[in-house]
Amino acid sequence: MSSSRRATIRRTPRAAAKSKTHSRITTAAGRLIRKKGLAAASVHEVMHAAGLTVGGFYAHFRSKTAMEAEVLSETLAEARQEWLKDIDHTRPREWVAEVVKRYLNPLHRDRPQEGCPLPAVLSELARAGRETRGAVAEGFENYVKEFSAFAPRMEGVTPRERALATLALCVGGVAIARALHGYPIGDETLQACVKWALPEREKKSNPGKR
Amino acid sequence: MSSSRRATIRRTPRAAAKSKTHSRITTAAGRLIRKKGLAAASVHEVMHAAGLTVGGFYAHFRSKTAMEAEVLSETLAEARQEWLKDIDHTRPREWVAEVVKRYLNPLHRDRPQEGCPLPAVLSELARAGRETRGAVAEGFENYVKEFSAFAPRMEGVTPRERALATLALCVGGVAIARALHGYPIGDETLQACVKWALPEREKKSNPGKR
DNA sequence: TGTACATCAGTGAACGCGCGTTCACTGATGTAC
DNA sequence: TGTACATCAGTGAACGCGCGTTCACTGATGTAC
Repeated sequence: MSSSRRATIRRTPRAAAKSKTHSRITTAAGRLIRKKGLAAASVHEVMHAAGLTVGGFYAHFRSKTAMEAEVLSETLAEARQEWLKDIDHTRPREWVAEVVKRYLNPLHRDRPQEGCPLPAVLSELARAGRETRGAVAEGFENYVKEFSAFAPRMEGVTPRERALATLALCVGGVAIARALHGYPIGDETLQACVKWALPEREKKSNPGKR
Repeated sequence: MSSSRRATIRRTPRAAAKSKTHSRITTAAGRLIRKKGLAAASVHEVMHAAGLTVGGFYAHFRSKTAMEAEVLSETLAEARQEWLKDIDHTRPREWVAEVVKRYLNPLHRDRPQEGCPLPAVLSELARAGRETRGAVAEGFENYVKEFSAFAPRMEGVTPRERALATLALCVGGVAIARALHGYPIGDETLQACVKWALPEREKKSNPGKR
């Protein structure tokens, strides 16, 4: 009894090694899921990408679904950090312009495996289970909170409303741009979304032609 | 020779029956694809839903992929007609408000099988082939053309830009609302998107508080 | 410290299953004379 | 108009394949004394 208690408190080398393996799996899964979607990222392929064989998977996850939820939660948090880092908070108008341009970007479109997981799995989520959807709801809420904390104030729209709408626009824009990649209308969509996300553009730069 | 020519010119009862069967299949497939996505709508299930057995499928389509392209093209056109019908074109501001509210609607969110196919298959399209993506590019272009023809003019944004951004916002908003259905933030997103799609709201009704 | 036993992370073959596609067939419809 | 043959829409069993999951195993690490 006393020995088993000690074992659970003190982190053994073996447990540390397992935890390293665990994050090797979630990292590989994160990239595959964002590249191929939830359904197409198979357990076999994920484990192979992590340098392991398939049988070991269930020492780390209850099921494929449980892994998906964990990975989405993780990649949402990582992508949010990466997305919003190193932008000057003190100038809200420039902040939101930079944020929107980073997301609605050809580079983000072309590298799904390193970006936000939402455009990559969006339509699969509607059919996903409670666990997966819950993880996404939480991750999305965190996006919204951070965005609405720093976005510039506007008349007639609350910061939270602006955050929700801007995120929907960003996610939809990137997803459509990926679907229509190779057609000019895909690039057009990306650019039009940036413009539409930044109504402040008027009041400063262009004196309004036409 | 002369008889075979006659046969191809005159539409025989048999050919008419086959064509009826064909649209029974595409109708069933359209509903299943919008409900479950491209991958999950299996040939077996589609044929069963059309009251047929699986073997006959390949008398109607070269492959499952070919069927997907045809069905997406068809459902995009149908959904566009349904979406935009019976709205007064002569008052652009009210027209766009009605269009946006119809799309970003809880009813549309809750009945994917009868609505626009884009939110239902969006993230699968990025991984789809030339044929499927081409059908979607064309269908999306038709949405954009019709929208930009009737939308109210704005300073600093072309009608086409407005159409592209508004459609991305609508598609993204419905897809997120479906993903987060059951969480309050899903409904919030739907409402915030309507507001963001209608910047004219200011200039008429609310005199702007705060 | 040294030895004997217990644990458990990871292996890889095997399972049952549903997938897209093929194919020999059936029987109603169409054609030739 | 009536008969004999051809066509072909639709049937349903079968194919090879990859899926998620299970399980007996191996061998390095951890524990007890």
